[in-house]
Amino acid sequence: MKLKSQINNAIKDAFDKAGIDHEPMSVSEATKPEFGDYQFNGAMALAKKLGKNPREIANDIIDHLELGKVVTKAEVAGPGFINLWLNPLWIASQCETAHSDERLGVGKHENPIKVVVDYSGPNMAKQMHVGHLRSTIIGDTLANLLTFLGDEVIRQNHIGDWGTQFGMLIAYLEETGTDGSVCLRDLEQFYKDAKKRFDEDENFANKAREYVVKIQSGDIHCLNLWQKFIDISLGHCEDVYSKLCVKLTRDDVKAESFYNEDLPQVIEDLVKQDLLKESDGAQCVFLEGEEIPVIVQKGDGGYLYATTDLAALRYRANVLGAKRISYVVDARQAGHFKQVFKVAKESGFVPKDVRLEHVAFGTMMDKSGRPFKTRDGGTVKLIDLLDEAVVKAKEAIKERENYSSKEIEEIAHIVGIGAVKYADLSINRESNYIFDWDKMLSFEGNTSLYMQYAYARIQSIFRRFDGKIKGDILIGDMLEHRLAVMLLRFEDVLRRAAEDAAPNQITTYLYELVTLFMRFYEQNPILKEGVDEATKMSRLQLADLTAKTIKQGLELLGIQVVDRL
RNA sequence: GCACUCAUAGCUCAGCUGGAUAGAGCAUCGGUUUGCGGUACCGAAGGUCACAGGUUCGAAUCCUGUUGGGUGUACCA
Repeated sequence: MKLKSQINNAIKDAFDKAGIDHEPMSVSEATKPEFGDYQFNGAMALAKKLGKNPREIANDIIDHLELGKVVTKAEVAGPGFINLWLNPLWIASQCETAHSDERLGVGKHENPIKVVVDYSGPNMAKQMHVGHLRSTIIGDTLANLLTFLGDEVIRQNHIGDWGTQFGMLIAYLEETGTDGSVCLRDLEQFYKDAKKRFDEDENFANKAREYVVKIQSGDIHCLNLWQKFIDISLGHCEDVYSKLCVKLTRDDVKAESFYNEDLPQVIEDLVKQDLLKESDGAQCVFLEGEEIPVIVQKGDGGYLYATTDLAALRYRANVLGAKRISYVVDARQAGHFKQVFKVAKESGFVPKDVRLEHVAFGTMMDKSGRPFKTRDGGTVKLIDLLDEAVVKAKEAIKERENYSSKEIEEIAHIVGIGAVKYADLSINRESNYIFDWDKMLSFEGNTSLYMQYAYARIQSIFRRFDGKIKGDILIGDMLEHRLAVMLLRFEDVLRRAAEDAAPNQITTYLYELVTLFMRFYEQNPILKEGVDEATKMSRLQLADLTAKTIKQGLELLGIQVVDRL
């Protein structure tokens, strides 16, 4: 449920009744439990406009505030804060509603839109490396989240399948004469070998360049080889996606080469708009206030990154009909996107009302704060990192229970991958992120393990209980009250996280929820002797709703839970 | 050089449209237990929010400048 807007409605109502002709600002969560559940700080802001003192205004609002159903108590504090307490009976009934609902009471957008989320985008010439991790999981989370909230999400995996390097690879494929599937098993090595030949042998390099031309001119033999290469390489990516529990499939692939045919048209249309200028032999768009132009066609006639992106943008806006297009790409490309978005809007390729956003993220660093590399300075393959995560997870959990060997494989996978993803998603995406195995695989603090542990602990309550839950939710003490309010905040949190494309808002919420639940559970026994039936039933429901919220929250992040841990 | 971005506790990070005494976790120190899963919970200590101005009733948050780090800077993607 949209908790905040319910309270805002009450305030708005009081404004109207008090004759205050202003749109009230939104309430916010109370900063401390002593200050109630929510607070309204708008009285101070209005003081100057209305020429009254803020406490007077606050009192005026309170006098006209309808107390009872939703808000049960309101107090003016300090210079003019209004502290609001929610009605425990109402909270309880709302939790019951959420508990009986598959979606936990989370509504869908009233006006759903089509959203394109562009993420992952691996290069087909190489294996996926750690540099692809953040884009892949942040993008997947955003896609999951918007889908859950009712938007029509179109995932787009803009794979790099075109360019000079493919000429090199195909030339090497020809030269070695080996069957593609064998020699491509280790794509990374194959690329390195080909690159070495390219750098060392002039004849080979020329041949590689010839192949580029051949592919581009549609030579059947070369295209077949190229296609085979892409298929195998994409297969590698799919292994990673499946291991990562990311929902990208082949249907979501819309490769760079898909836009090839449209590129001349892009140039032509820019000419029609009178946006193009030649500069040093290249075709450029000069934007106002920008130091450097956007080059859309090279001196030799070739097209660039920007050209393809323009083609992709207009395809997404006009053919797919997206109203929001989100690029989940490294922050270093901020300049590029700023310019390309500008050109897209100015040229009319993308209508003005379409929201174009660069969902930027920082670089992954090692524990000492340097860019994440292998010992010898190479890039870390993503698949190796994920395998290591599973091995480490096994180490972390093996002492806990008597797992069968099959169980431990499954659980270690869920725990290990979850740890890697959660650690990444739980920090503000824009800052650089320090990758630390020990921290992410800890049961303590804001980690996936702590969440999964809390979830498993609640499941164990239900294994012991083994009955049927009935009766009402009763809010008895302060911690129950706070837990219930926290549970009801779920939708507000998801909506804001979706709006800001900020997964860490979800993890922060989950961590607060779990912490609160642990405290509640410590203090409020459920199955112990002496707990009366009605209280037990009520607390079981709160526990169950908590578990379901954890599960749903983690699911949006692409992280699974286990019943035993 | 110019542009963008960041700077919060020893470390890793929260901090939403400006709001009350700036919050967590780790690490440190102390406490809770015949334990519904103690890898839990409670508490203590720890901050000039880089620095200096400004706007405001009110600034970690907005503006300007300074310092320090990162990134980008026309025919790669």
